[in-house]
Amino acid sequence: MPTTTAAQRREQARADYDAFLRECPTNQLLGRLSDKWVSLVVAALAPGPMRYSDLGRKIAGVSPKMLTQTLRTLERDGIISRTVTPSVPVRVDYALTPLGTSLAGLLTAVKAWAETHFDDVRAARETYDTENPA
Amino acid sequence: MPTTTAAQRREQARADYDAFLRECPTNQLLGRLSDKWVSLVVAALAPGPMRYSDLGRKIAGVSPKMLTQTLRTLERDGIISRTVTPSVPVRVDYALTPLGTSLAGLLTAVKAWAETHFDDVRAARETYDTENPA
DNA sequence: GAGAGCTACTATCCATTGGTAAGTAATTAC
DNA sequence: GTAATTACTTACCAATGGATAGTAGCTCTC
Repeated sequence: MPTTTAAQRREQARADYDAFLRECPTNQLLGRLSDKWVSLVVAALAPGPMRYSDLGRKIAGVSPKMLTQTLRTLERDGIISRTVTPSVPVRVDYALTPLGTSLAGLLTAVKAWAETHFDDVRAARETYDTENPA
Repeated sequence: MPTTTAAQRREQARADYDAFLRECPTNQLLGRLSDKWVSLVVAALAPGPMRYSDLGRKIAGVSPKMLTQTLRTLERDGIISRTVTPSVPVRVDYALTPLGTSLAGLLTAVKAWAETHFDDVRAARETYDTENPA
């Protein structure tokens, strides 16, 4: 066994994991899905199609910029569809694709977890803050 | 019915939804869970406990700053536990709590979705980019 | 026909966040 | 005394995200 310095070993480990990262698209896609607005938009569309301004009103706190940005990337990823009706004024409907529907099931499960376990989390926070005063 | 300007109505709608946001803790917690590093850390800990540096090596691309930050908030939220062994050098183990384990099941499901559907997403992206040239 | 209003966005500016890289503490090994 | 270990901080800077205002195209009202 040849002697390797710690620096060499660290560099080797880094190279291995960088390669792993490049070859494994899961992390990238998971990072994409792990977005605040993505989960909210998908959850909002789960019951049925919605218009742009309805989404903006339903998802409290989203800016038009982020709403448009999120909708565009979700459309590009084939998770939602965008339908323009050239009436006056223009009407744009967004809906989940079959792919998006399969994802929505999981994300609403996470949402449901957040709902049922929020009290546990809040209790944990209070305990933590009591034990670790600022 | 008194006349209301559009500005007034917009302000009213904003106030309503801000109130809704404040009363509904789900959105806040969901936003917390919808974090790139949160899902990666929970997924990494799902098989079993891990040390700080092991997590840093397993999760490619995470900086010590973000790793510490993510671990702290997850500990505060009662999702992971932190155990310090005062050896030399110090050894710190992180593990999922029962609460964290219940969440891990959902997040690994999302991870599995990303794995199985990545080809669909990539195909959708190619189609989109062909139809919408820069 | 002038102004307000509707929808679905862009554009701009600025505060916050996140990444990079270097430093720290306490101790052992050489 | 120098290097190495682990588990972090800290400082700096680029990039992201949020608030706000503006735009286009048409209609409706007065």
